[in-house]
Amino acid sequence: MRVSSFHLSTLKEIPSDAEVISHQLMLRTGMIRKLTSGMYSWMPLGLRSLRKAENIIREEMNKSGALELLMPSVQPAELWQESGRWEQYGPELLRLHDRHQREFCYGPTHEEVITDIVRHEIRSYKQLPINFYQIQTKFRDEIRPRFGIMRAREFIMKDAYSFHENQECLEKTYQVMHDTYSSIFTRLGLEFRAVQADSGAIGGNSSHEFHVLADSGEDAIAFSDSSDYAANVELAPLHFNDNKTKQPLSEQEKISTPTQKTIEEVCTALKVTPSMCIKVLIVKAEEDDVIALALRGDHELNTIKAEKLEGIASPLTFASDEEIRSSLDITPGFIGPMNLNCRLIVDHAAAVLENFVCGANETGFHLKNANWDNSSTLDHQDLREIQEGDPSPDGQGHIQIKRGIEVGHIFQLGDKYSHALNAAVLDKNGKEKIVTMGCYGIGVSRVVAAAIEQNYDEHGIIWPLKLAPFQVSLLPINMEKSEQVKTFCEKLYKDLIECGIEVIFDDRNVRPGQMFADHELIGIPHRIVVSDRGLKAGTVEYKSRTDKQSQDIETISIKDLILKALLN
RNA sequence: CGGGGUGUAGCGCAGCCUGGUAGCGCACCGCAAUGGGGUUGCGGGGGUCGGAGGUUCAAAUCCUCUCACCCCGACCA
Repeated sequence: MRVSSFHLSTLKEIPSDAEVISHQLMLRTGMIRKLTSGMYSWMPLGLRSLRKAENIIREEMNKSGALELLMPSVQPAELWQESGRWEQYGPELLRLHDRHQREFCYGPTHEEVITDIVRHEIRSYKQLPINFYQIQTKFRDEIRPRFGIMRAREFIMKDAYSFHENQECLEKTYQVMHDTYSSIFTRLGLEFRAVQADSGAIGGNSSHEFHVLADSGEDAIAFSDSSDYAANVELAPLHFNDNKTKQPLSEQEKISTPTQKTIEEVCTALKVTPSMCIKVLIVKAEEDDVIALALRGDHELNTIKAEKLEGIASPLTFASDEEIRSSLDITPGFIGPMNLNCRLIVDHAAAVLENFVCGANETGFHLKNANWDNSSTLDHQDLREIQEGDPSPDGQGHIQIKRGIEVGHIFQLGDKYSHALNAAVLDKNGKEKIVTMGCYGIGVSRVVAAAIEQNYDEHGIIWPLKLAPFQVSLLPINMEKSEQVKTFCEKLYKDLIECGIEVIFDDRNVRPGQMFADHELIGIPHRIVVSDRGLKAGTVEYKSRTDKQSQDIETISIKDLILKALLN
């Protein structure tokens, strides 16, 4: 490709509404352009990378035995009513009408449609297992689209759905998809981890998310430092551990703390650490009531864990100051776990604390050296979020926390959809049997953004080789003036193309500095610079841009150049 | 949805408080010089100032309504 005819359109300045690095770089390189909130056009440069991601995913899916098909993006409401999701899905589902006022939605996912296909197509257990997939545009009307392509409303997804006679068969395919996803992200050149994920209300035995590791990731992942345990912090459990300090219990004191309301203020005033304090959070109960949650001062409540506990309103809602006053007759800031006039749930770690500091349930006072009256009768649960340094839930090693971008999610669905839509086959005995399903998604457009989040420097993108829009930049110095440079470049350009190398030839009449800056910004992994100076010596210049360390410029002979290009 | 913010040329912004008929940088077009890290000089083109209504002799600027976009949203006990 010649730059003169490629519409290379780079920006020197960062568009003001781009917060994250991938969004900034995708706009500055001209990979994408925004149409409206959460919706982007893929420009020719960006589309090249997007297609590369798609093709690798497609190849690996095909290798796994999955079959590609393509379903409509617009779906009739009837199917969604049948599965019950027309009511459940909420405003994230974009609903539309046709000219006859018939209801439709723009597909955010395709369980209903694929299950409808399968219930018509698949009649016998002999046709199972089968795994269908597609690569297609989805629309989810996110409350707050942000971060450009990372959390867009319209995006490209690879979604696969497998069908099985039984759970055992599902588990086999699930493992195949787990392996396939690992191959895909490895081939894409991304640093990733498969982590245990919330299997949620849908049920099923297992669910894994695939995360690309990047500091800007929206999810936090807990890793063990000495086993392969990895889980989203949202669900990493903490087990009860009765490791009391066995210190002698001290005499409880009531201390005046007229202005100290926060843990930080109380700690400063009483000269204690947050880990010696207990804080009490008041949340709404399912009934018209409140529930108190007690945690150590240095621990954070995990809302997902709390929501799952019986009696607590879902979604988790904190009581307002007024509600706390009216139901408990206590001023927020001085709440403690002792003698509370409501149900109390204590986190495991708080339940084993001794001689702790907490609110006195009396305005202006805290207790020091407080102790549970009878710790064995406490209702203690796993309430808190796992932290760096905590013991790993699998019992091996300690937890480290890294940030990740969720690019894939695999799921054992069970029979939720096949049951609702009555997708059944005849088994060996001629008996009708509801099929069991798995589903497997990859955010294709998000993969491209995540690759940038993981691979960039101050000059721009550093593409993994397999995602780069072009492999080689061919940059002539002063080609307008030098017939020799021009002739050489034109020939080299043709030769590289003949070798099957994707080369972008900067034939614009611009100064070298601008060429270097542009090609670094768009992240081309190999750069060849051709000048009179070098040609005189029979050499050209080569520089790679394949990792974050700055690479030395090499002077290489023209023969070696072609070899070098071919090797990559 | 609640809170905050911003809409002025393709992009980044100034002008608004104190009304007087729109400006800067990048990008774009032309000419020239330059020719190994977004070079320089000269000359250009492009904006009904998000929209509607109002106040006024006069509105980007003041008032009302509206639309769009962006940011934040238990972390306190």
